[in-house]
Amino acid sequence: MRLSKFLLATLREAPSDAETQSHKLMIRAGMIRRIAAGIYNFLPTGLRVFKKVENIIREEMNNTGALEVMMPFVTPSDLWIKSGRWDIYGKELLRFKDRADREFCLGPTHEEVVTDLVDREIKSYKNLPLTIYQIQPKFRDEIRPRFGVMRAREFVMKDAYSFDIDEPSAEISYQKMFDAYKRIFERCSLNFKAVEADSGNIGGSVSHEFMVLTDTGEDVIMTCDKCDFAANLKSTPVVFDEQYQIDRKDYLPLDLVATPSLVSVSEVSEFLKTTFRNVVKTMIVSTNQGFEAALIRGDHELSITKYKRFRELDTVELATADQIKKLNTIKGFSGPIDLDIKIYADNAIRPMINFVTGANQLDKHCMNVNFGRDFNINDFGDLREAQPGDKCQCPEEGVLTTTRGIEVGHVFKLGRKYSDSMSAKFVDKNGKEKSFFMGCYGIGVGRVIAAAIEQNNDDNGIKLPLSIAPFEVVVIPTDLKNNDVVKFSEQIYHFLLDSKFDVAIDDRDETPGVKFKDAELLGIPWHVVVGPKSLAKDVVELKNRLTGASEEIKKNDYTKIEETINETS
RNA sequence: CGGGGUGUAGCGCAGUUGGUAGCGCACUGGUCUGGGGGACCAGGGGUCGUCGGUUCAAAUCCGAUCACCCCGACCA
Repeated sequence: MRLSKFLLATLREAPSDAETQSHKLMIRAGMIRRIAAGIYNFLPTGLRVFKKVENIIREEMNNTGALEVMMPFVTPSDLWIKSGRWDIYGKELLRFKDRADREFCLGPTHEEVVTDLVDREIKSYKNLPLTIYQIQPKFRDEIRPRFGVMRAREFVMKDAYSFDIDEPSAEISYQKMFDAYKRIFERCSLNFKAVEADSGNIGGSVSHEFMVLTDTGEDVIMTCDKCDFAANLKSTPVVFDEQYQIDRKDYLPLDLVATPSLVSVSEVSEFLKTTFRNVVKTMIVSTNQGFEAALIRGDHELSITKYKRFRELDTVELATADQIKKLNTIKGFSGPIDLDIKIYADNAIRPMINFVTGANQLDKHCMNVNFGRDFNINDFGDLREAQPGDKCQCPEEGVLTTTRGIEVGHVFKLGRKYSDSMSAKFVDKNGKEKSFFMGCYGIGVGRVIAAAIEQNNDDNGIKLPLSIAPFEVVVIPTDLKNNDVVKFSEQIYHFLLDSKFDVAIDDRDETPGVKFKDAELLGIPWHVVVGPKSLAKDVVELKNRLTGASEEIKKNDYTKIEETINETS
């Protein structure tokens, strides 16, 4: 590629609203441009990187025997009604009607479509197992898109779906995908970790997230210092020590106290001269089965994810101030006493005695509250988020610590959730109808790019590995008025082209400084610099963007350039 | 959706008693320059987010509206 004919679109300054390094650099390098919130154009430079990542994914998917298809971006409501997700998916699903008033949505994921597809085409166990995938846009109307293509509303995802006769067979399909994911992210030179995760809206039991480890990641990962346990904070189990004793005779009389305008646990505990740990928060949640209350110790946080799973609910969110008011209590002063809804408590509440709660009255709290005496708890469970310092569940009793990560891939063992609800069946060996055992597997293509850049950059810009860089090597003539420089640059350029490198020549009429800056900003791993000074010494310069190393090579020794790149990359 | 903030040239920004809109980078033409975003000369580009109001006069004051960004619940 001749850069004089290319749309480089590099910027010296990033837009002020870009936050993360990857977002700023992708804009500065001319890879992406925003067109609406969470919706982006990919410019030529960005698309080059995109295609490379896409091809790596495609190759590894094909290697597992998965078959590529293309399913529609626009999907009809009836499939979603059939699976039951039309009602539970919420506002994230962008819905609209066609001219005949039929309802559609933009596909946020394709379990429904693919299940329908396979149900129509596959009738016999003889055609199983089968894994189908596509690389295609998705739309999720995110509440808050941010960080450029990291969390976009429209984004391209590789989504694969496996169909097996039973769980043991599905386990093999799952493992194949798991291994393919590792190879994909290794080929993109990402520093990543596979962690146990919650399966969220998609459903299913077992799931792993592939997290790229960076300080700016949106997800928090818990890891153990003694074993190889690693999980998303949201689904890290909290170990509850059953060894506790309460002398129920030590109950103190219930006491109603004034706590004017004191809402937070820290304010209340300080005012009442007690500790965070002696306060119980009453979190009112709105669920698909009505309102419920979750009791959490003052120094802990409620995990909505765990709550949803514990109660086996479809939707759980914190109630609004208005909703709370209708339950005859007040936001900030809610408490379990005389609260007319179901109450569930975190395990940490079990050993508590004479604690502090809200009084369901403005500016009032209750002291010396005790369950059993003052109110009843429907059930106890693991409802709180894990914290750094918590014990791991491993026998070695390791301690959990946090790191941050970006979720680039997610593999789910779905089971028969969709095949049952959509009655997608095949005929087994015994001539009996059975539902498919399914798995689903996603990779965010744009997010892989952003994560790679987030993990590989410096003051001069992006540093990409050869496998996903926009160009593998750029030839930089420093002086277009010097015939020798131009001649040698062209010769090297054509040699590298013939050697099947993805090579660019910066033949723009720009000063050397501009060319160096752009080559570095774009993250091109190899720069061949051809200038009068080096030619006078019969050499050209070969620079490596990743290591910063620079090497002089005899000007006619083209194969040495080829060898160095091939050996070092 | 709740809370906070911003809209002035492609990007980054200035523009406080209301008086016909400016700087740097980028862009166009030219001369020089040619190993780290070079210099000089000459240019082009704005309904000051939008609509309405106050005023002789509004980027500036008032109201509404839209868009975008940041902090909390989602997920590839």
